[in-house]
Amino acid sequence: MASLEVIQRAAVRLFAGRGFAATGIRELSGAAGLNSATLYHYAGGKEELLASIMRACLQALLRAGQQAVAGSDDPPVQLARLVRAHVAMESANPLTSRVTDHEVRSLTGGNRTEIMAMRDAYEGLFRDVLSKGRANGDFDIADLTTTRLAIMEMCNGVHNWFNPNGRLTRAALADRFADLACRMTGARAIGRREAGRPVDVPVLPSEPGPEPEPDQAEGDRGESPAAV
Amino acid sequence: MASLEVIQRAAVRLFAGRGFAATGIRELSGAAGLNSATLYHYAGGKEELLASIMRACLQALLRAGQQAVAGSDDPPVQLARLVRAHVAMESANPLTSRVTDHEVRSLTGGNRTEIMAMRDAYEGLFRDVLSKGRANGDFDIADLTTTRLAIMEMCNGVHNWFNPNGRLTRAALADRFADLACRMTGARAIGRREAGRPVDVPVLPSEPGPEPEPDQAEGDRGESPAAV
Amino acid sequence: MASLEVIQRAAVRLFAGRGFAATGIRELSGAAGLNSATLYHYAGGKEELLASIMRACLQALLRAGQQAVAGSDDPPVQLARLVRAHVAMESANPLTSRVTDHEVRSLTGGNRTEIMAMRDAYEGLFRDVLSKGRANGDFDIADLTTTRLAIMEMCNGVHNWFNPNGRLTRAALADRFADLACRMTGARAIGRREAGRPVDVPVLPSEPGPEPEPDQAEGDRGESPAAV
Amino acid sequence: MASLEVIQRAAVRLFAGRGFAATGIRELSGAAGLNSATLYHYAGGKEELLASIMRACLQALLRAGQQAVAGSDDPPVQLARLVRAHVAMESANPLTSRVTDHEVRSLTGGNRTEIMAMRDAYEGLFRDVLSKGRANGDFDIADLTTTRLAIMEMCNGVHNWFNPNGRLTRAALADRFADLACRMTGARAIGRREAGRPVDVPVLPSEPGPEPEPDQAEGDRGESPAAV
DNA sequence: GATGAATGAGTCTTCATTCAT
DNA sequence: TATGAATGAAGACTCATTCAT
Repeated sequence: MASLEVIQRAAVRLFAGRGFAATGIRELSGAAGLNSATLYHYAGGKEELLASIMRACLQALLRAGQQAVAGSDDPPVQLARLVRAHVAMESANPLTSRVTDHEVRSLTGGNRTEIMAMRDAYEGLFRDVLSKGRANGDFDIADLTTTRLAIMEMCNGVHNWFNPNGRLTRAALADRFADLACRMTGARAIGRREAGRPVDVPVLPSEPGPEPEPDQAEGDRGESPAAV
Repeated sequence: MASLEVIQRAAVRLFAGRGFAATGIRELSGAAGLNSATLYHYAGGKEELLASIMRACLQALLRAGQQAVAGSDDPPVQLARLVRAHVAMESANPLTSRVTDHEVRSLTGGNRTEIMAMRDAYEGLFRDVLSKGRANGDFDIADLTTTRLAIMEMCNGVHNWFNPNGRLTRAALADRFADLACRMTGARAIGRREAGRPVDVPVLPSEPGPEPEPDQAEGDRGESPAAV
Repeated sequence: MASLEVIQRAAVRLFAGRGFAATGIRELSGAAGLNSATLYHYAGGKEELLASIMRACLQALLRAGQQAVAGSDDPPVQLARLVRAHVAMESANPLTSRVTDHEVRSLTGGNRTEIMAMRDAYEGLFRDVLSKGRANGDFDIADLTTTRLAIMEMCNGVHNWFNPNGRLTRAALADRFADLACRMTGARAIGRREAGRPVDVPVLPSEPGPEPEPDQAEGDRGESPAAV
Repeated sequence: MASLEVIQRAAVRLFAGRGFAATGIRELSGAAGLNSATLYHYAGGKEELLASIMRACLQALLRAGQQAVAGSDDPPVQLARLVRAHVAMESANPLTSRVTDHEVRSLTGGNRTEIMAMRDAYEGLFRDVLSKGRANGDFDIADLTTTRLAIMEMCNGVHNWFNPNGRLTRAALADRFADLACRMTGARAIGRREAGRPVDVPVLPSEPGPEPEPDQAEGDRGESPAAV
């Protein structure tokens, strides 16, 4: 209920919809039920607001990625867990993810540097896993960079079309993407069982969502809130 | 050298860099070396300018996609050709493609409807090929929609990172992506030979590119202008 | 001293002088001693500003007209009182009246509809009085509509030439016009005595006037602030 | 069919509708079916165009007024003829009259001086007639200026409401106004017979009118094109 | 005679932000 | 903590006009 979170929620909804540059500070404060000057008190300005949202998103993503990788030493398993975690983040926070992915260019100076560094660190996780797995012979990859980028863009795409009330559950979606990633790398299929307990992924305070649904990535059998 | 093309080129460069909303009409006309009123004379306004760019891009993409599909009756071959054509378009027109992909939300009214319809028609090509190939037994696909979206996002990602002066040629890139798509669908690999003569893909008049390089998708041996 | 009134005053002066369309928002805010953005804060925009001025003017006019009619049941007396009230309004607020009379065409949508409805309601007062008086035999009128329009245009004309520092007082002017209206309708002359206490007419907050002179329609002996 | 007249016709229609300042040169040339540069060739610019329209209108009005006055030495007859002529001009050229009456303020420099001088000359006709008639004892007028202005505003009002397809013919309208003017001045009634042959009044080339109807002020018995 | 191109100055309006209260 | 007031700069767009063709 804290004001900053109310603001962030409104901001994410609007930034995801119209884009950062096309969103006015008055629309924003209006949507949050505040005076525009009050917004400055809590959020410190339009760009600071964006940066705080992206920072939190990337922190959570990075943390989830690190946990995913830490759960195993086997590159195929690591990759499957990494992809599952990423899809879980995207599907739990589609709007925040979209903003984080699209609006790096709207940051300036230190904010931009900082955010890009986090993004690069996250990408490093994929690079390392793929690289090690190819060296191991676990993966059959013609070009490392191309494959890494293809996998990442595929995963990032989720926030463009994911519908929390859609046909597939978030867990099923993660299954599908893990499988695709294994195929792309020529790895053996890593099923949900072999991947182990999924990484814990938060619903960010900035994510508007009708109801702040608890993470359901684990143990759900596909009957209820569906995706795609 | 026609004025409209000069304007479109400047527009694509700026729209791709800062986004449509963050680009001022004065920056735009300045970059095109024109008075801002002259820009209106030729381009009819900011949104009209964007729409004309996107329209041309999607027309070319749709045409390329239709040619790709028309070249064979075999779904795996069709898919490989479709992906190759898409990657060719993206790599020949990375900035225009980025704008076309990102700025649908900046359109209003009839422009938006029109552009979305073209985009949907293009997506239909992928849907049809995947669907037929799965029915045929050519593809091993768990969920059609997810796979289709994954492939398309992966391909669309190219405009986010492709560097015309990079390591891989555009043709090599197309090879890599065709292979990835085959793997994702569980199809047999369709090499460059089997895919046949690649679809002709234009460098759009709106694409700024350092040099308006002729299309090299075919018959290139990978040594010169490199990608990624 | 409230800012909106300062703005309205400047607006009326300029709109009356150059017309609404020919008056720039920068001239306007300059004349009011404000930044142009501040003008929007208070007045909500150029057309809204115009509408607020006209609304207030027509409200006062309508109210004065209703009081005039309510003061008697005798059509000649009602007409004389109506004309006196109208002339009083015009002479107390010549600039505001001019704007209100001339700029209906500059309004759009709901503002226009609203203002036209008020103007029609006011005209109805004249129509009813003339119609009843003719039926009574109090008036000798060949064509009702023509006579009504002639009287109203004659009265509206006051704002085109009235000079608060001129030769005639506002009260004397009202005498003259009441007499003319009686003649035009073939009614017996209704002197100031028979017409009774004149209707109270405000100097509108939008009226610039050198000095915000109190209404002197009653009991003035003609020596001081003169008209025409 | 001459181009200048086509332009003037379009201009009068637009100026009467939206006002001079609110009418763009491109709307104007568009309505005339010309390129905007061509308009400059024929009309010499926006203000020149307005001035030429007003000049012609005031010339015709002045000429008609002079003829009216010249037709008799009897002030009541002169007044009746003057009013008839004025109403005839207004009803034959309502749009041009409106423009001429409203847009003096849009002129600058020499154009303004010239037009105002013509208007003043025309007003002088009324002033002289009223003044002489009052000295004669033909008129019963309390205040010369007031009465003159009232009569003139009443007559000018015609262009605000006259409808060529309305209920009254133009001749009947002239009758009504002549009668009203006689009443206002306390003169004996001057019927159509006594007033004699009405002054010839042109339909100006600038007047748009559905059909360039010939002047019907004389001898028409009210059956066909009706007014008010 | 007629026009497309071109422009500098202008249009109204909204921007993100600050600050006194 | 919260906000109405205030603003300089910028937003997209239109203006009347000129001129080479």
